Amino acid sequence: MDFLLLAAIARQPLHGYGVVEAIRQATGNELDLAEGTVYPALYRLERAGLLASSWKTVRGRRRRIYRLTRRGRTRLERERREWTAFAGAVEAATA
Amino acid sequence: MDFLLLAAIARQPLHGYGVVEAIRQATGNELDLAEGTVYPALYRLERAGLLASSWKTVRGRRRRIYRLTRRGRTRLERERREWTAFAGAVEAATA
DNA sequence: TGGCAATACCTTGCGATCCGAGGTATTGAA
DNA sequence: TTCAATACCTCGGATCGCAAGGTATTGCCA
Repeated sequence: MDFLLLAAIARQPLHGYGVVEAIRQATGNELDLAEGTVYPALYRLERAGLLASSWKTVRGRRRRIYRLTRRGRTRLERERREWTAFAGAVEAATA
Repeated sequence: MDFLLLAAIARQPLHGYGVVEAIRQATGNELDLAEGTVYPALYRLERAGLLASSWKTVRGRRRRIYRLTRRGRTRLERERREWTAFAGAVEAATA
């Protein structure tokens, strides 16, 4: 989950709702995260210093835009390595 | 998790402790499941009709040997499809 | 022979987490 | 004017993986 959120925001700064849409589109509806999942996860990542946020108003709607911090970028690389290792292990164990 | 357990037991009937070892070996220590994870999961899968078990004593130690039921085999195929779709989606969303 | 590692089973409780369901507010189209 | 879409948020339930604890046996080694 953290991996997905960090990766989406790494491409470009995004707000919560935008993250949900970006991931849904990138995966052709395969991954459709609930808002009740994403918002708390974003707070968690910000509290952990991996994301930073700022408010912005676009067409009368307020958005909280998230961007990666330096630590967030480092963590993203780690998440990617861990995902690769994990996915490889699952393949090996289930082949 | 279910996917890993079903896949391990599909290769050959196994007991709980053996499942832990099989997966650890297959993944070069990458996946090292806790017993507190595996045993309850096996009960769950048996209760769901995906596994069947029988007792056996080997060198003075009793083992509960699990094997896949027909439904378990069907479920395994489904789990494999779902894993493939999921892994592909993660790749797409994080590339 | 005494003790410890390995084998093998099991249960309990904590923490994390994902989601569904509900709530608020705005814009824009039908 | 009403409804879908956009956009935020919170709460509670259910699940789940694990650490930690427990029991019992075998077999090795000091």
